[in-house]
Amino acid sequence: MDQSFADRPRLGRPRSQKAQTAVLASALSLLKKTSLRSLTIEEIAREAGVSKATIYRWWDSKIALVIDAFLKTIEQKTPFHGPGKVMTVLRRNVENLATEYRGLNGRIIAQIIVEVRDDPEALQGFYRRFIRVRRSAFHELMERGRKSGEIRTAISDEVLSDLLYGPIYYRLIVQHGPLDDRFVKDMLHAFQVIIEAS
Amino acid sequence: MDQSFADRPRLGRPRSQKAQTAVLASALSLLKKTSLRSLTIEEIAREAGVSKATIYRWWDSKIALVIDAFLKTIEQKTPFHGPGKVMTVLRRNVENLATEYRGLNGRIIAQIIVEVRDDPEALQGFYRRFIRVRRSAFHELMERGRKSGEIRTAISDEVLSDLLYGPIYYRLIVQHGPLDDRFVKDMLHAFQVIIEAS
Amino acid sequence: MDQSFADRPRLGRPRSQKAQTAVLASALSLLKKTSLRSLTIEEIAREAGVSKATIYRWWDSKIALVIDAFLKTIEQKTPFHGPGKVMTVLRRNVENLATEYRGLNGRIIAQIIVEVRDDPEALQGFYRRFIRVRRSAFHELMERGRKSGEIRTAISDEVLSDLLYGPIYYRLIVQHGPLDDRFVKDMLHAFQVIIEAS
Amino acid sequence: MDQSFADRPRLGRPRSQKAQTAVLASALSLLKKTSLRSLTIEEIAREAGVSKATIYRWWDSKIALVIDAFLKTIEQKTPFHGPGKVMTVLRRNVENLATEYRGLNGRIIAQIIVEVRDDPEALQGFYRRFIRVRRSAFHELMERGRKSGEIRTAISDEVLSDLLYGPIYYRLIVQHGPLDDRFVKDMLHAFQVIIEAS
DNA sequence: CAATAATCGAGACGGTACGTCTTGTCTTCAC
DNA sequence: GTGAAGACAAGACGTACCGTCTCGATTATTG
Repeated sequence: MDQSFADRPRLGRPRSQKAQTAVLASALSLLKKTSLRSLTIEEIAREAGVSKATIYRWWDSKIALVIDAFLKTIEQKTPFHGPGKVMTVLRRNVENLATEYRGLNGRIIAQIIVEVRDDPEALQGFYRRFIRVRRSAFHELMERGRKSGEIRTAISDEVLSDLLYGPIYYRLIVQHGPLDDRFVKDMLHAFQVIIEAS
Repeated sequence: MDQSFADRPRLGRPRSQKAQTAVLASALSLLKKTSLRSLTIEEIAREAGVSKATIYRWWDSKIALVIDAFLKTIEQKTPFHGPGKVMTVLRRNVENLATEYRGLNGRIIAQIIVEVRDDPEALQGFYRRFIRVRRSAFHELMERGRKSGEIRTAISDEVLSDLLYGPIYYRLIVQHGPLDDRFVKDMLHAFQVIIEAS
Repeated sequence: MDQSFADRPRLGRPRSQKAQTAVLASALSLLKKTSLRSLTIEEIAREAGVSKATIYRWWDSKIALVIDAFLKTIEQKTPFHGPGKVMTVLRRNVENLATEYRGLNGRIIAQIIVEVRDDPEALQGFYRRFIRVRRSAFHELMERGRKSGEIRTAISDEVLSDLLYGPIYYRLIVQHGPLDDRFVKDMLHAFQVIIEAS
Repeated sequence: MDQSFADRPRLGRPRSQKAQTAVLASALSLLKKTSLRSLTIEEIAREAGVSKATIYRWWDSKIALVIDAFLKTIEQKTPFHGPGKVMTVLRRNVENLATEYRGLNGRIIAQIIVEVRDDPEALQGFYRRFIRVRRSAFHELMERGRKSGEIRTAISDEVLSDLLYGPIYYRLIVQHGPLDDRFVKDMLHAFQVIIEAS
């Protein structure tokens, strides 16, 4: 989506908020029924009562549109905040993540990750808007843990993040095992062992 | 590829080995230039000097063909064997894997994993021929480690496998960080901490 | 249409005669309802139950297809034959032409002429298959008339042809006056005056 | 163009003469480069620095705009006046016409005629402003010829006009032969034969 | 050694989505 | 009340692949 939307020059007919909303809603709604692969711009346009040109005017590609639609619905959920011990916050975060990813949103995010792979521009956008935000929140939490003495390992936050979330995304995408409570519990246990090791 | 190739009835003109080889070779060769997404059956057929019908006769889909082509080149490598301590074997395996995945094969395997996601049949085939083989070899190695006392953790082999390989595949697919020596070293260190914890 | 249809190499699936016929029929049928301008390839394909690709495979453009369709229906009417005096043959020919052009076919031919104007390729095809055929028949008739003494003018056949048919096409296209019997009669009379003048 | 321009109510912002002029100029200028068919309103607007809405406000269609633009440049030429014998005036007129039509203006007028065909409104406008004017001047000249005895034929002026100009427009539009001196000479000769025949 | 049967290549087929383009209308702000 | 700027719905454009099909030509095994 065009990022300079707000500060765009005021000339001409203003962008239709209705059309934009309808497009994003249609995209999400169709994603519930079909895969990202078989989702077509044509069908989104049809469903939204919008012309294809309007979609192409504001989004470069199907994947850009879907990232937009998906993140609009997920961005507000701020999972890294809250008081208490670091492991408590992390436990809640990972449990929520697993719950979320077991359902429809897991299917969608997995498809986005997969799709974004060979589209450098989309990958960039996805990283900026999704990955980076989460990593930076994770980083702050780790800082807190180091100060409080909960985290004693010398392993960098970058790698710690991959250690905790890597296995989850691995299962999400490759689907060789479930994202169930047992798995989450084991993962968190292993993570705790790691951060407490000097 | 049709698995009953060997015990197929002998009636009619026999399948052309040449055509099959040419198709697999063309697929691999094209994968070096383009992404799996933009690889088309039509182009493979053109490049291989083979008709589309011939391809469709022997493979269900583009992804089935590519899995076939890719695994043919990678199956012989048996990475989990060798004497010595479990961590030594694992270290060698993970280092080899990371080296391999930093290059062309990483690109291909990542694309296959991603593509296979919403094609249950292909997912099944990929799991049987790739994932399961590796997991079972990993399992044997863990058994050895438990007997020798190297591995003391109660965490199941399934989860251990995800703990070790999950972060690697995570970076391979999402591409938010490099698969470099530093990363591998940290991963292995963390893994050792886990398996040694009672 | 591809002119080497008959002597095309025999490889591959043979061209579907049914599809070709359906396309031409649909084109003609739609031309009865709409103008050539608002006739679309898409609608022809839909009506004929044929894919757009099939149409584009065999015809370069809408106008090439329409010329093909129109001439298929009009080519058999060979108006320049017959015994008797030259003026008698011509009279019959011009009367038939005017009758024809007063109706649907006049509308179509006028549109073709108009459309063909800035498409050199189509113009070429139209000239070869329509204009040239008629001019050559006209030329033969004039030869006969000169031998029999009916035609005494020194004006070339080329110009004579334009003198006779020019006014008809002029009215057909510009539509400033009707192609009625009175007009035809006057035209023929004038033509007779010209050819008899030494 | 709106004919009540002069006596339009004076309310509101006055119509921009500049915009109108720019539109007509752009249309003519573009017609020199492209065909009328591929000329688009959008391009005219762009070239003229005018919005599409402004064009649609003042002209019904592309063809109305082009007729306006073209006739503005050609209307002043009054070709049927002058003293002397009728055939002399006609000869000069036809020669001028042929010269004119061999060039850019011929290309434009042919395209207009052809385009105007299935647009009754445009046809009407074109007829009133172009055809009728010429025909009425031709009619006056014929009257003079009949009085002076130069014209003895009983053929109506309407038909005479088509006899003389039909072949020229025929060649102009169908382009099967050149509008060269030889052709003009032959045409005039034939015409003379006709008008002198009782 | 002919008949049978499955293969091969070539390439046409109906279908569908692509991303672009033009049309004519509409909406806002500036003059 | 015009004007430009430009967004909008509609829908055709010509292209590219899809997966299926129909052909004539091959190439083995079977009877």
